[in-house]
Amino acid sequence: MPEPLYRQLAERLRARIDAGDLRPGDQIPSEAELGEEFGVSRNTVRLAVTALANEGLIESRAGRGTFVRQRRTVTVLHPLDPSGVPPGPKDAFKSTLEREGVKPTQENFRVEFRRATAEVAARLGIEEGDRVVVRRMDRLVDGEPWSRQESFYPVEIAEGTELMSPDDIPRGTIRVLKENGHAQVGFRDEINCRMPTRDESGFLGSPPGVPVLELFRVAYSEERPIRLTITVYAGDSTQFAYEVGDVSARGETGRGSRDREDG
Amino acid sequence: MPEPLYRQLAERLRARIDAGDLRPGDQIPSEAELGEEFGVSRNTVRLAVTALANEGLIESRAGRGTFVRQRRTVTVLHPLDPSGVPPGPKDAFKSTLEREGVKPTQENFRVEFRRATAEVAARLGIEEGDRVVVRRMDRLVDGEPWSRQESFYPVEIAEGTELMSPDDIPRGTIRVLKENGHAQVGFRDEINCRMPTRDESGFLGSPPGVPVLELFRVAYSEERPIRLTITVYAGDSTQFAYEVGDVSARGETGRGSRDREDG
DNA sequence: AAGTGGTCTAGACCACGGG
DNA sequence: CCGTGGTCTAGACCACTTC
Repeated sequence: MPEPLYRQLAERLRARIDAGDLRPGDQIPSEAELGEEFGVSRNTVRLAVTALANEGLIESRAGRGTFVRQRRTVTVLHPLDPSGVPPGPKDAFKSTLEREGVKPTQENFRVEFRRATAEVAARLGIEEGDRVVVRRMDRLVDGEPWSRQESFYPVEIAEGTELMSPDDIPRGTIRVLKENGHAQVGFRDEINCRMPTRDESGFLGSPPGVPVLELFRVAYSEERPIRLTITVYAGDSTQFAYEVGDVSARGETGRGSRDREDG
Repeated sequence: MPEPLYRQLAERLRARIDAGDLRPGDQIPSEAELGEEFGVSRNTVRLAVTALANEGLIESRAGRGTFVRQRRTVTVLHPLDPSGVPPGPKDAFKSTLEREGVKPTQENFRVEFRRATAEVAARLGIEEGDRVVVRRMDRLVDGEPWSRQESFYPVEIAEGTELMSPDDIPRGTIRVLKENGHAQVGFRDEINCRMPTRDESGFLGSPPGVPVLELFRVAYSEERPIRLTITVYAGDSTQFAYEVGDVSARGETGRGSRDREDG
């Protein structure tokens, strides 16, 4: 048997988008129109549209229509400095992203107490159920939701410090830890990829079919784990990078030259 | 309005799985049975089942039934040695995974010439359309498909070397490069996350809703980029890790103690 | 032969968004 | 108000797997 109708339709739509016939931000024909144009039922059209939405290629907005998604990829180059202290006066988030030429902002700071889940406890070297301090915030680039971060601290480390204030700490939390006798000497990153929860999908503004990149970073002092940071990024607009050793042969920055055409 | 029916159904099914009522490998009730049990049409059941399949929680096999997926996560700890030469006599893939306690195998080795795409050319510092040598293979852990790798070499580097042979090179390709005067002194990793193509989804044996983790690694000698390796991993059974600086406070290996219960 | 999921139709009603 | 996508029904035929 040949390809099913809904996949043929999906491929035709994909071709129109790839060819630039439909451009990012454009509205695609309504489901009724597509059904008529291809001589299939609306349900079949929906199978095709859903498939493309699940790849993050298009996005439906109830009551309005279906549009070609525009995605810009931001590369996060994770510096390999074991101390984690950023070079300038700003925190790592701002210094990393400003180098990428985008405008980073943070909002919705919150600080709360929680019980450590097994996942958190294992990484912080504490017992499941122990109390932990959680700092969380949302991060935007150029005004659009981009990632959501939660940092877990053992109570003894965070209590009584600036870390308890539900506000931005412009110089960065790593400096605060250091000032309080918990200098970071190393860290371990774990990177996962999964489908978003409904919460995440809502916040990130990505259609439910777009995966998320999840970064677990455990920071260590010489004595103990001092922090676990879990950050969830929109998968289709984020890329991580690590540079090891001598990469001077890489030449120009490269990645920045994607399609900046402004002045 | 309350939650739509298909989402209620999806949540009930998810609850059964989370509770251990339905265990990995188990077959879930057929679509007809679920429709009768919940008093909804088969199409509505399919919406629920599709949603869970898109999260990688269950998997449908035509003609047979729908089953709870079993997933095991393999952690790839990327060593930060700039030379890339693995410690033992084996290549990096085998030495990394054997440390994880699983059995790595490789198959379907192929070597071919191709024209560099823009993506490849930019990373190798060559011109789009230049000829490149591509070595590719499939990788399995414990006999199950796990990742597919393609390595791109500028022709001048690969031609006339052992790299042209479509076979495993047990001591690792990095050693071969070094023997031919292209010692690696650094590398850059770029990590993406996206939905699989149909090919990939087929090979990896993951339902089409499970994302893939994609690793671009560019290796550099002192003079130039010598290789680009693109590896695509099943997203729901792979995790990357990087350890920087002193992480001795991490204590025991941790990650290995998941649920090994053999003796 | 019987049961499964895969595909497809032709309807229906709804909430939402914009003129 | 009307067009949009979101949800839902009640059928149908098919290919494939298992017995």
